[in-house]
Amino acid sequence: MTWVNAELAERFDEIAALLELTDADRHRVRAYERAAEAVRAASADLSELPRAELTAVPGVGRSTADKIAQHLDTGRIDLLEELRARVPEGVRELTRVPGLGPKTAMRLHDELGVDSVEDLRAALDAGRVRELSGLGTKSEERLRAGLDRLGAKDQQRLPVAEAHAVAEALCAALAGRDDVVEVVAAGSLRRLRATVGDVDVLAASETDAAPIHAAFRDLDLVAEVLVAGERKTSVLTRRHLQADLRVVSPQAWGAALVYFTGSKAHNIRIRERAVRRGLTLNEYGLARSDDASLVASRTEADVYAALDLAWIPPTLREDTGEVEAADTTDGRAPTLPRLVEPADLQGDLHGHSDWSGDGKASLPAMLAAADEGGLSYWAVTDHAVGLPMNGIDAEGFARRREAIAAARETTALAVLDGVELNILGEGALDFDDDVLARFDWCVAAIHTQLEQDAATQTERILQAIANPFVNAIGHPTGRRLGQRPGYDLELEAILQACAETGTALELNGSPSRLDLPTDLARRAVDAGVWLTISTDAHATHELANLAWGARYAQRAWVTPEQVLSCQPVERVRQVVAEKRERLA
DNA sequence: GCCGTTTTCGGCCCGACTGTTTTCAGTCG
Repeated sequence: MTWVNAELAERFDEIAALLELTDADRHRVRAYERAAEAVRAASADLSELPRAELTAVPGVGRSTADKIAQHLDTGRIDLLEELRARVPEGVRELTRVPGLGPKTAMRLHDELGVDSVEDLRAALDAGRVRELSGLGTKSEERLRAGLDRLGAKDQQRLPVAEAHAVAEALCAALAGRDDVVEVVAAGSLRRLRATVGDVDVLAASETDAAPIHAAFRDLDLVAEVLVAGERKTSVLTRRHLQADLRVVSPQAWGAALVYFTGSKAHNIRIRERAVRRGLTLNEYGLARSDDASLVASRTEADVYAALDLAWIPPTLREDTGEVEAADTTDGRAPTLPRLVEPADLQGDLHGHSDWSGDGKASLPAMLAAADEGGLSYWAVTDHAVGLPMNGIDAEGFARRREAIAAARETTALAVLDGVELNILGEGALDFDDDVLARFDWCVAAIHTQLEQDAATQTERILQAIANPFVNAIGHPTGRRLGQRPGYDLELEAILQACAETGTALELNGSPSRLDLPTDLARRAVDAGVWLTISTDAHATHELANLAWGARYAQRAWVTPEQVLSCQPVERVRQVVAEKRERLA
């Protein structure tokens, strides 16, 4: 069983997409999109919520509630089945072509019988597309280019750290110019989504924007110019990542930053709020609707304040409750969380040394780097023997224990004698309990047999959680960003077991993982489960992963109180001891 | 289809760019 909210959200997204193709009222389409977002973000399991309370979810009305009930009862939604029957599968496929939207896709189907991407290519080759009214040779070229990009690398989202590197280079190139007073990367990069589809660069200039756009188009990093306007430029970088540039006056900086940071859902939400206050919000400012006089624009905080909102951290801007929490109407106190910051982390509870095969640095080197990074404790969790090639056996860990004792003499850090255990096929671990009992801290993680179904993976993890010496589940979903999705888990059962036993879930800060995903992390802390934010560092420079992990955790509304590695080492030892006492 | 300091109807975020449109529709973000 997968998380029913996610399943319902997919159904509503599909309904919205199909409705758009059938030329339904756009507000009705938008209503289903909002319902999908609302259902996806809901922290309560909708199958357990009393039916009468479904409409209490903002964005879910009577009609949507009925469809949720129908899905839960019968596994199908009549409207969706009806729409699927009306819209050929091939037409939906066409809308994945960049630059080809629902209107044109339907016309291609109705007027030319185009029913698939292959059909479209054939129709283009035969010169039939340009015969349609309103479509000419330029449209033909655009569709051909779209077909070439379909499925190409630039259609995929990049892990945020890779996109960050591209953005840094683009920003640096503009920051050196005399006519640029400010430049940042906004968009999903600033919101720290785990993967990024394009880089949104915002620059401020007192003078003419044209030379800045021209310079942007001419950068060495740019492979192709997609859009070249007076106010907006879009390019494809050599890294196969799209990048957009907007240039505004410093006067408009705050409004533009809000607009360009998004998310789209957040922007729509606050623009609606503006309308209800007789105001209009766009990227140039917040203005009165009647006489267009400017109310706020220079800083983000100005814009939010004029909407009776506290400034909202970018990592929360997903329309999942942040606008309500920021409300200051009538002197109300905002209830935004005090989000975890990198500086809140006191220790790192998952890292490697060259004692195990894939570690790149010695234990003293890792400890020195952790110390320099401002931490007060570090758990060295080298791989155990079950991981072929890499792991250490019990005798090896005994020898390492001597090395740890020696290292403790030379560092101010508290060093935890740790291990990263392998959760084996049936949920067994590498060592018996008498060996495990000698460690200060045990992370258990799945590294093999990633293809099993949700029930099997869940059972393996539950077995590990039930062990009195397992203190955290490492990279819980096993996802590798840009490479493979995580395995399905029955998270409710895992959260319940973690809460009952005092076992933490790791938020792995490696930019290739960022695992737990946001929605799972938010449900974990809501369920009262400890989170650890860890580096999984295999080299000294990877201790910087703590910052990625902490900032990513903000997206799940995580506060320092909910993170075990934000507590002093004494508290960590206490949590370890309590679980042993409870389960031994 | 949802929603309400215009609350059971009549609205619904806003703008840039492109192409073929002589005044705007489609697409995107």
